[in-house]
Amino acid sequence: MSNLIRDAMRQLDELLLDAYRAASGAGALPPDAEPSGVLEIPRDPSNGDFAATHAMAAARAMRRPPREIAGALLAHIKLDGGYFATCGAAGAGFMNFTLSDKWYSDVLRAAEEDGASYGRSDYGGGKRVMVEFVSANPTGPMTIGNARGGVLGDALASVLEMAGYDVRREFYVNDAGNQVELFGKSAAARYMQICLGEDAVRFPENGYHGDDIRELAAEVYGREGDSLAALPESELARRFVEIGIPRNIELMREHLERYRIRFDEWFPESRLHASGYVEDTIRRLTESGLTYESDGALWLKNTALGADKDEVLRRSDGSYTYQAADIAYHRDKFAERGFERVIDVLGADHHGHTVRFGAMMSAPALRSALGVTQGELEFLLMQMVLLKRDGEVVKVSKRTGKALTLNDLLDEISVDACRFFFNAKPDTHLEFDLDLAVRQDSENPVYYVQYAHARICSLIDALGADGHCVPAARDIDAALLREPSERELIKQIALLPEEIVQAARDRDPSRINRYVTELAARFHKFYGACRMRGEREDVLKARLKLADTTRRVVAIGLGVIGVTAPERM
RNA sequence: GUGCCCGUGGCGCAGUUGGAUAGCGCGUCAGACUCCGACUCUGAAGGUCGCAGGUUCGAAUCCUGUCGGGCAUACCA
Repeated sequence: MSNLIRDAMRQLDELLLDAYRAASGAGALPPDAEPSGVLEIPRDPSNGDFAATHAMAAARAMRRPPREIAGALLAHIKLDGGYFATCGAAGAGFMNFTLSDKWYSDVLRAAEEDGASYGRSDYGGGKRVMVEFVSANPTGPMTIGNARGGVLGDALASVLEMAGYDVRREFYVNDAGNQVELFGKSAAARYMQICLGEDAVRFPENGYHGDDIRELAAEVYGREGDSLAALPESELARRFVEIGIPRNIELMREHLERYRIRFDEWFPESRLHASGYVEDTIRRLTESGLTYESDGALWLKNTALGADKDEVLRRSDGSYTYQAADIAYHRDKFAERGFERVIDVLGADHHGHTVRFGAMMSAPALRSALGVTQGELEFLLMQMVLLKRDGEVVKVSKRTGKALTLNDLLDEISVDACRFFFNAKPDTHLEFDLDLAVRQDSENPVYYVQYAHARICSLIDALGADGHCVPAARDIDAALLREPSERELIKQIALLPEEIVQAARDRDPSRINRYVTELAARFHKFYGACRMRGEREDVLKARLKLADTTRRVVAIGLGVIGVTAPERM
């Protein structure tokens, strides 16, 4: 549970405060003007390991030039024995600090002590969070878009767990409603086409054209012949729903398992309908005066709740809309199951919905009508995946049946590459170049990171054969690790807990991709610059410890995003 | 029309509670293996951060306007 970056910053804050007190006590700076500022890690290492902006920020209040303030503070700062070795004023008034041997040593010790839980923290304070993601319609196979949502949701959940949240992963199964009906009708039509001929049966408008529907119909025909053809159309469609939907759900489960995603809960929409929970929810809204009837339908007074337009809850034919079920579903998340935070991962094409729905779910009137007393809803929107084939963008559509499915994709490229590749920043379009991705030996950056891990493993084996074991952190002298490449590597190792916290805070698990890539890069650089075999025993030991620590941190980082860390490649 | 998201070297992207000379990968060019894995490393070229104003010690980052692209605006989910 250690975080040496934060520890160093905390210490630096105190040092600066003490320095100010000493300086103002000595009359070098005005009293009652305690400076505050930002502590940051400078981009350029020649500006030190940490920089403070306090002097610039205090310039106005103190009516002194920033450099003079910095000089006064630094003249009174006491660094001895702590995490900082040197300090100096630079630029417009920055105060720059370099880290001490003790800090570097403590990083390696902390990583060792924390073991497999290095990187974890209690930032989230055990708050109960649900991440709902994928939630693909069970009307067909999952698409590339689901592949992206799956990775993002799963990695986000992992990041939140590492950051100390109590996390549940949930898949909302839309096994009710119009799309499911359309699925049944589509399959029924395919079946009848087999019985009576393609041209004799009209295919439903907006029906599902996918091959999986034809296969389902053919399979049923193979088993039952045309014995079902006499059934009324609606009954036949219902039969296909009963057969096809559970099967599709099972397939999704299998494919997601293959993708290394497991949900704590598969929550069926149909349960909300069957238990009367939707009905009860809508009744509460009506009793609270939040609805009205028009044209035979029941409408939610959505505009009164902060949205841009009203919405239908119950259609004129008596059936409930998706909105109605979704309100009930989220009422269940907050009021019945007590989640303090719910994050829905959705495609950006749902953003119109999220704006309205988010406004509704935070509206006091609606919350009190539903008995929701706590909990906040947020959305993680991800932009579309653009498939590129032969340099051309191909649009994905479940309707036309021309989508490349998640499972197809996994037949062609490794789960590791897939997960790494899709874990990109959610708010930009992702270009997925199929021609590149289908190559097993592609230049995907995941190999770069995994290679670092494998390389360290064989390095440790090789040195082990020479009788060198990885030493304990207390048995090495970290002061021997003073090459720039060594220090840059240790600093990157120290950054993991902070990266996890930031990824959790920003709901951006793609930070971890960048983190492990940078970690691997720094290792490769270290590896090129520093040798072990043939070096002095104590130097060899220190470097071996550094390499082994790197290995473990690479594995932890890759683990967070669901990518394996192979010992050999 | 209205709302949301995105415009950063040839391509793909980091960098947003405002910080120092705007970074990285791919590609291009030039180098490095009798060596703990060359699936690696080193160096170079390449930018008025879409454009125009504004805010201030300081702006890729904040504000306003504008242009370009995407998405959404169903008794679909």
